[in-house]
Amino acid sequence: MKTRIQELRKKHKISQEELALTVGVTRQTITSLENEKYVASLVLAYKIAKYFHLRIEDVFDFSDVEVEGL
Amino acid sequence: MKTRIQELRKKHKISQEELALTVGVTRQTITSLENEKYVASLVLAYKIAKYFHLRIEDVFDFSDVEVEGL
DNA sequence: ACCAAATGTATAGTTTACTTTACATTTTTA
DNA sequence: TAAAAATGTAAAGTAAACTATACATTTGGT
Repeated sequence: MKTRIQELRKKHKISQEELALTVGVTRQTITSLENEKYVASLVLAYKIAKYFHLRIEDVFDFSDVEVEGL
Repeated sequence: MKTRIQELRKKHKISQEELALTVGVTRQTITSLENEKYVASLVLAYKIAKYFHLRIEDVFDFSDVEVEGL
């Protein structure tokens, strides 16, 4: 799952640690998400999107996700 | 986490089984989501929203989710 | 009322998101 | 260029999403 987390974070000039603190996870979680080690949970995805004043779909790239029959 | 899955599913007149099949999970997963046994993963949330031609935030209710400092 | 379809529920097991700790490497800035 | 801040990485553990199977209850149509 590709994400714009790193891009958005740098645009806002905040560290992984600061983002981690405000969304309530550890720094390692943010690192892992940025490096695509795993996919964020729904709630975490929401919190991160909210932090950047965006919608989930604007932060996470679902273009590789298929839904059978559209 | 409250969801509109059941409401949307009934509006579209499809069974849990049919929804489960098209989004690629078991029927029990849909039942559990509708009865708030647990929260959908990000990818599943996306697939369900897509199925109903909606955005994630329109299917799942994040009003109880807080992000420190907005 | 009857039968079938749909839904709820339970338990045990697997996978994955996330934590904790710790250390190594890169980037920034003074 | 040296110190500090930021980032990457790794291993072991916990928690939660999801599966599989099975059975019980509810709902809907005839």
